[in-house]
Amino acid sequence: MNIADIARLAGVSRAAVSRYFNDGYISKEKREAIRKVVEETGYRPSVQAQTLRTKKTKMIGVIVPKVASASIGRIVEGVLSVLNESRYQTLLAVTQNDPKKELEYLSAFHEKQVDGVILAATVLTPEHKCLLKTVSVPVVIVGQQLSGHYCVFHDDYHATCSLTKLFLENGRKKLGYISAIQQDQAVGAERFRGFQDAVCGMGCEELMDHFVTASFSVASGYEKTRELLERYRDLDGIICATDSMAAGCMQYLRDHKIEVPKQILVAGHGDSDLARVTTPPLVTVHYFYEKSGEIAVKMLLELLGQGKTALQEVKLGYEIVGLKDNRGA
Amino acid sequence: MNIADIARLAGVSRAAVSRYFNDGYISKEKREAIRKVVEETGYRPSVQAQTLRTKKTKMIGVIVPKVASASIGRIVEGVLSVLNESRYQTLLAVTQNDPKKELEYLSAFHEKQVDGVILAATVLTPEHKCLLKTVSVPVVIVGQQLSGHYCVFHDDYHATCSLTKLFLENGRKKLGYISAIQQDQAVGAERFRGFQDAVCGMGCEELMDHFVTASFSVASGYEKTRELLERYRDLDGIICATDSMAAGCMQYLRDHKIEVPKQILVAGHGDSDLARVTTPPLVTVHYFYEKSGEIAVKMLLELLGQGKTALQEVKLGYEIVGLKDNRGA
DNA sequence: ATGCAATATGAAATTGATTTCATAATACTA
DNA sequence: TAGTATTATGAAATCAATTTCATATTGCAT
Repeated sequence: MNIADIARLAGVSRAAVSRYFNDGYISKEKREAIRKVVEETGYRPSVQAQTLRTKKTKMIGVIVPKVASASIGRIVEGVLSVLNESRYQTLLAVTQNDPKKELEYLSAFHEKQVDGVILAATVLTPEHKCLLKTVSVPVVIVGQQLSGHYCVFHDDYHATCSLTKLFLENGRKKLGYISAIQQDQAVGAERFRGFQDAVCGMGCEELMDHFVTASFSVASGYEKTRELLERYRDLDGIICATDSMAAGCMQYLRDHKIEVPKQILVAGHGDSDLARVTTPPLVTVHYFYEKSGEIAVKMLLELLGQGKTALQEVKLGYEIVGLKDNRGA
Repeated sequence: MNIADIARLAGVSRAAVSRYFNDGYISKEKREAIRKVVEETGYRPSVQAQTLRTKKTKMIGVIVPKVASASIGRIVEGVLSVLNESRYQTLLAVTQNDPKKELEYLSAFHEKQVDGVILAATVLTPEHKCLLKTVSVPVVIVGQQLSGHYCVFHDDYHATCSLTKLFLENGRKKLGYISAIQQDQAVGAERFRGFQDAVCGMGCEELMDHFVTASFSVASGYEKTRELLERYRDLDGIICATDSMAAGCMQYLRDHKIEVPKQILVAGHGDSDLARVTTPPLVTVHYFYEKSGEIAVKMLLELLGQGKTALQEVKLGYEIVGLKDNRGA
């Protein structure tokens, strides 16, 4: 069943049938005749033929580092909830945290087949920036700020800053920090910078190098807590860049009979389920992950609709969970 | 840049260029001439034109109930790891646990644009089965058994059966069960049947109705634990259909100063991060989620390659974590 | 020298839509 | 009554590939 068959059955030209589906000039009678034939046959225009002719694939490429992660999962959930309601479909690529794959997919997507891209990057190398300039379809970056590009991100810096100050104001003066890799701008660099600026701002410069770097897992949080405590004894507070690390930290402290929060207070970031099921629950930071995914897609759809709109860089707030926060988000 | 341009530059026909990319008859000299032009121009054939002509989209549809869930996230991770290495791309649809949307996507995918489908269903209604019969592309179901269809699933029944027997053998004779909805064949019905058969097999028929039903969240696990304990006092063991529920259960017990495992031993299913960070860690069941995703895709790719192969229904084993299991998986 | 298979080649048809262009029919203005 | 808009219409070109078919060339056996 193709457009020619429908045209023949309805006694009109192929162009008329095309117009029927695309709101062109068409008389009442022909419209009705076509409607009837379409109804009877259950005809649907071929997406591939439309794509070939119009150069619009009606697909959005979504590039994420992984999917079995609480924060990214929630971003993807937000992205898809909006995309589901639109006329676009979702092409998903997982990079397994490999920046090379990120570039690969970005150019693969752009060369061929998507109308726009949502990029949940972790690391933004110079090559990324270079490639982003050459990509011919709109790209919205989520989770990282990149000046000069459409992006939706979280206020990682001020979140960790507030969190650290709250720890200090709470009388925790001997803090340690478990960081993510610095290449990850948001989770690694920004949060750590928040920690450093907060301790400096409160006159505790000696804490600036009280940190170790872990990877994104519970097990790594466990190991790095050991390392942190071996290097800096007598800590009374540990702030971790993610909830997974913080959960690993809690495990270590439990195994070594260190009381939480009496001896050491522990915080993470992300407000994941993990944070709520440890004993005691973690202090953590809530970010609006689903929301950021939704906003990113809406931004992209707008770009696809009316073409260029004003450049937007959206920063979302945060909420500290489990400790009273006396400064605003 | 299209195939005609390349043909002209290389001094051959369009057919020759097409053969160059598709391993047809072609002489050394022409092959070399084309290779050179392709190299210089960076020409890539248009996917949409190929699709229109060949009716192969090189895309696999993946339908999942949600993505921000530990178990499903891991399945998707497995699915994508294999798909990434293949020449297929991934079209993702999230149904938000709405069986109607599941049907919608299934027929949308089949009508238009994918070469095959991976379906991570939760509920398989008669309509599902009916639609699955009519779908013209191969479908592999993951996470649920459906006789007569390609599927990869977990041995939920025997897992919960073993787990329950271990509880009983451990001297926990007053068990309660927190179930998922029965419509979810694997997580709801099968696991609960495992529980019931185990208690019956061990002569504890009175436990058969010691259960409540929760939804898939920590909060629901918390609430339903209250309900379970109000209804059946003096329990010494609680088995939950998922780790999230079990984590909620642990929270409730902690809040009500009930000692775990001294007074009540708690188990979940899924071997998620959650299970390892509670105090004490949950007893749980490890399923091979990534593996099931990988196998499902491999099966699908095989179907797409050599056409019909023998029907396969693959059941994967399990491992009990946190309690010694003296029977095989 | 002839016949036959194997290897190469390109012209043209095909896939299924959209879109341009020319033109027909009608309504409205001067 | 002629001249101009406006509304409808379909023929044909276009998008960018694959594939069929007819044919050309070569090698080899008879």
